Amino acid sequence: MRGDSAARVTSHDVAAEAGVSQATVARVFSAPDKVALATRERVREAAARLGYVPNAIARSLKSQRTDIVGAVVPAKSEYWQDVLTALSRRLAEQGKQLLLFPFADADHVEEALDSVEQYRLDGLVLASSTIRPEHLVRMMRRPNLRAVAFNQPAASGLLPLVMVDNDAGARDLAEHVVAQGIGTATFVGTISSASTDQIRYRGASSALADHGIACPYVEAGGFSYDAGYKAAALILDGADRPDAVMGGSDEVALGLIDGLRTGGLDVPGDVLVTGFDGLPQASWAGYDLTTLVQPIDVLVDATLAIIFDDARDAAQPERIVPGTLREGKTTRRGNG
Amino acid sequence: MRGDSAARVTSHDVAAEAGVSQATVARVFSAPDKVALATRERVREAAARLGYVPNAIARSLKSQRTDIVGAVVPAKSEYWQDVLTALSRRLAEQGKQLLLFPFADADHVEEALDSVEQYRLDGLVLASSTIRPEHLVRMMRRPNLRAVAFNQPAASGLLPLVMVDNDAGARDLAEHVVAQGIGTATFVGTISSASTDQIRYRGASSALADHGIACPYVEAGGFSYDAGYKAAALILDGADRPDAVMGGSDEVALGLIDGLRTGGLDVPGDVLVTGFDGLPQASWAGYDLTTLVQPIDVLVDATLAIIFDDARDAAQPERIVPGTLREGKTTRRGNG
DNA sequence: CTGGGATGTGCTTACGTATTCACATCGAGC
DNA sequence: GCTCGATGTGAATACGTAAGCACATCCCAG
Repeated sequence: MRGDSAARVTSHDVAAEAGVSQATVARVFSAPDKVALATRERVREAAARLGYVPNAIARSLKSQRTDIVGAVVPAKSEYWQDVLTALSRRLAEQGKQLLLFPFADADHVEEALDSVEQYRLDGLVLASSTIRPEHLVRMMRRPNLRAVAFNQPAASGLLPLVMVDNDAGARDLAEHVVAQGIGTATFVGTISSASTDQIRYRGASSALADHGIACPYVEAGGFSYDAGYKAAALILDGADRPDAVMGGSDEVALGLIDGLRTGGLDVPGDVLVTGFDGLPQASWAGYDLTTLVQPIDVLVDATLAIIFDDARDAAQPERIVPGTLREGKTTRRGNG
Repeated sequence: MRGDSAARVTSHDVAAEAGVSQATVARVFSAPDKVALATRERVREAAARLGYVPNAIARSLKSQRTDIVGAVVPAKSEYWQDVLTALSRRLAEQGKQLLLFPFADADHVEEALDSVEQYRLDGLVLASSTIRPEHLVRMMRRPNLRAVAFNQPAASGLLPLVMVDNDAGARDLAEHVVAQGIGTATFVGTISSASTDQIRYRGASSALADHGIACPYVEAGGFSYDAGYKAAALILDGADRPDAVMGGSDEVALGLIDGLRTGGLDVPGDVLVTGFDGLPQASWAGYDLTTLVQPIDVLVDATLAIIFDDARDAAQPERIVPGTLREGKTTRRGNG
C-alpha cells in the first residue's frame, strides 16, 4: 500500500484497463469525436480509475507543437511584469502556457536565447529595447519559431513588430505640457541607447521645438525608480530649473517626483512631470502621474495574433498601436 | 534558396555530417567527458555548421526530467511578481526554466492544476494563500512531482512548506508601534479567509493585547492598493480614529496611506501606518513605509532546495524564515 | 608476450503519444 | 444479395534523444 500506486500511468495502461488499443485512448483525449460514445465513456472511466493524465511532453514530441510561448524579458521591471501578466492570462485562456526567460542585463541575453532554442516553442516574445540587433537576427533565422518583437522599434524590418506609437505618444505629452503654459523643459531618458528612449525623446523634443521650446536630454541610466530618483539631483543642481520634466518611463518619472519633492520642489507647483507607459502605480493617489497609457491588452492580442495566425507567408507585420494620454495632477498647474 | 534550409536538424544529421553515430553526438551534448577530444571537436563543428540545437522535448521524454519548475500564482499581485522574478532568476542560474500558471481567482485554480499535471514538471510552487486545501491534497498525490507551498500556512501538514514567520513579524510590527506610544490601533486585513491574513492579525492583536491595547479587524476585501485605498474610508468614517493602522500587506498599506491622506489625515502625524512584505514600492520616498521585509531570496532558495534535494524520504519539511523589520517614516512620530 | 582494466564508440532500445494505413462492421440503395 | 460509402478500431510507425550493453582498441604490469 505504498504511495507509488499511481506512478507513471500511460495510455497503454488505460488501454489495457478499458480493453481497447492505445490508439483509441489517444483519440479519446485528442479527437474524441472519432470514437464511439460507448467506447469513449469506457475509456474515460478507466482513465479516471487509474488517474491517467496525458503526457504533454510526449505529445509535443509527436505533434511538433508545445502549446508554449516563451518570453525573453528583463528580470527586473514593473512594466514588463505588467505585460507578462497580461500575456500569460491571455495564453491561459487558450490552453497555452508561458515560459519565462528572464535576463539580468543585455550581456546575458545570449544565454537566454540558448535556452530558448532548446525548447521547441510555438512562439517567442522578444521584449526590452536593450536586446541587440544581432540577437534579433539570430531568432529570425530559427525555423518553425515565430518570434515577435514587443515594443522594440529597433527590430523594424528584422522581425514582426508590435509596439505602442512612441512618437505620437511623446508628442501628445509634449503638447499637453505646452498647453499648461511652460517655458522650458527637460527630458530625463532611461538609457539613451534604448530605441524606445530615442524615439520618445525625438518625438517630445520635436513637438516642443514647434513651440520654440528647447529640450535638453538627461540620461537616468536605468529603467528604474532609483535611476529616476537619482536623476532628480541633476535637475535640482542644474543652472536653471525647467518648468517641466518629461520622464522616459513611468518608473523613472515616479522616482523623479520623489527626488524633486525630497529636494524641496513642489510637483506640480514648481515643476510639471510626465511619464510614459501607464503603470498601475502611476495612478496611485500619491502620484497621480500624467502619462501615456499603453493599451497592453491590445498589444498582447496583436502579438499572439502574429504568432498563431497561419498567414505564414505574409510580409513582416508591423503593428503600431496608439496609446492614450492620461491626465493626472502632476501637470495640473495651480489648484483652481 | 528558401529559408527552410535549417529545418529540423537532428542529432542523426549531425552524426552523418561528422561521421560518427547518433549516440556519440548525444554524448557530446550531455556528457562531453565521455567522448575523446578529437571526436568531440569534430562533432561540435559539424553541429555548428548545420545549426543543430538539442531538442529539450525529446530529452525530457527520455530522461524523465524537464528542467522546468511550475508556479501557480494569482495573476495580479505585486508581491507575487517579486517572488516570481527572484524564482525565475535563480532557476535560470541553474539552467532551469519557470513555467507560469496564473489564475484569475480561486475558482480557476482547478483549471491551472489540470494544465500542471500534463507537463511533467520537476517541481511546483503553489503560491497564494487562497488556494484551497483540496487543491493542495490533489497535488500532494501526484507521483514524481515535488510540490511546495509558498507562504501558505494552511498547507502545513499537507505539503512541504516555506514561509516567512508571519506571527513573529506581526508581533514585531505591533511592538514597534507600541513603542511609538500609541493608545489605539486597527488592523486592516486583506481577505479574512486567507491563512496569512489570520496569522498576521492574531500575532499583531495578541502583541497589542499584551500592552492592553485592543485591535479591531477590518477587511479590505482584496490584496490590492485599491482595496486599501477604499478601506481608508472605513477608518475615516469610524467613530474614534485609531492612533495606528496596521495593513495586512504592503499593497493594502500603500492604498491606506493615500486614502487617509486624501481624507485629510497626516501620516504619520495623525496616524501611524505599517505594512507587511517589504515591496520595493514600500521603500519609495513618497511612502517610506514601515513594514516587515520578507527575505525573498532565502525563501526561494529554501523552496528550490526542497524541490531538488534528493532526500525524498525525509519528513515533510517546514521552513519558517524570520523577516526583518524595516523602519520607515510612516511610524515616525513628530519630526524631531 | 600475454592478460586485464581503461577508454572510446556503435548498436539498440525505450520514453509516451499522434497519426497513417488497413481492416472489419454496418446500413442503405440498386 | 451484393456493392459501396461511412464509421469505428487496431497495428504499426515516427517524433529526437539518452543510456545500457557489447565490442574494439590501447596501454601497462606481470
